[in-house]
Amino acid sequence: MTKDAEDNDAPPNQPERFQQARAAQAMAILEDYAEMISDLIEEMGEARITDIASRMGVTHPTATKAVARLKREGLAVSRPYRGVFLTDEGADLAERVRARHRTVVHLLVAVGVPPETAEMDAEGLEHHVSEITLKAFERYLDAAAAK
Amino acid sequence: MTKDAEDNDAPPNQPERFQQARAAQAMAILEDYAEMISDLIEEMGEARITDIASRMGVTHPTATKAVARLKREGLAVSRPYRGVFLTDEGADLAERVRARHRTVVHLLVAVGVPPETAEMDAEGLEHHVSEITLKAFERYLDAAAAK
DNA sequence: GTGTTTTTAAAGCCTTGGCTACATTTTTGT
DNA sequence: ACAAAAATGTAGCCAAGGCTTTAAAAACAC
Ligand SMILES: [Mn+2]
Ligand SMILES: [Mn+2]
Ligand SMILES: [Mn+2]
Ligand SMILES: [Mn+2]
Repeated sequence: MTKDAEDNDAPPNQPERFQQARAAQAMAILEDYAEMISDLIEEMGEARITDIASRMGVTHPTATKAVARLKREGLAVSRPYRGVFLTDEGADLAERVRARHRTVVHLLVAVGVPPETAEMDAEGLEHHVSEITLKAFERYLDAAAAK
Repeated sequence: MTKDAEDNDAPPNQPERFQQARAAQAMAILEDYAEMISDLIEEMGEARITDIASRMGVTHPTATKAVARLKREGLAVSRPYRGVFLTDEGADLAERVRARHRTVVHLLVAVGVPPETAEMDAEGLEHHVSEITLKAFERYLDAAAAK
């Protein structure tokens, strides 16, 4: 236990953690909207601004702005006064997000979180689960299923 | 299976999930800065703007603004050109955040996430772990420790 | 003690993601 | 067909959280 070692308790990679958390946050809204639009299209054949806004708990101009950003990023398409649809890339993202969301909920329940709480928390948590962590969750759930 | 029933598969509490996730996000930065300031005070006796900025991975004007918000919210105090300190309320928050962060890391590791990844992901995840979920994590870890 | 370096402050710009208020278009009911 | 209602668009406001640039203060070296 040298002086070097004991001084070394301020990890130099700390900034990276925060930068990564901020990057994840920047994706979060895109991900939630993509998933939501996908849900709506599946349930009702199209995703209308009003329904998107209502389910996201925001006003319709806010939903409009989010959709504009999705379009700008190449994830969605729409024409004035018509519904919103996902590009292939957008649909792909939605599918990954949906699967990850489910896995997070399952893991939470598996470690003893009540289902409704798991569903609530997962909405925020999901965006910060890395690929590596997601894979670990899947392995854990598989192992638990195999009892 | 009436028309009414088949229409009814969109849970009405969905907006709440997103609203809660947004609320959690609004707290996230405050929490991280409080914890960081607490760390710095413990390690070096005071928290200087330069050090805060460097560890958070932001420029110093950004750190200054964050500290201004902490002060506005009654979590920190400081005078020009002097270090930043936490109020009782701020120190309290920092302590809870630190404990929660540790618990999240431990749980991730317990389900098979590599420690470094756990540390990275926890920085974002922690802010979306509700009290109920946190308690569930603690129970799970206790049970696992008792083997 | 003076000069240089480091730290902090201050001003101003940008994007995101909320909102309200108002205008326009589409849909619906009769 | 047309009036009323609903949906969508548009403009403009705000706060948060990034940034750069410039100025002032403090700390340090000599
Ligand atoms: Mn979400
Ligand atoms: Mn989700
Ligand atoms: Mn954090
Ligand atoms: Mn943390």
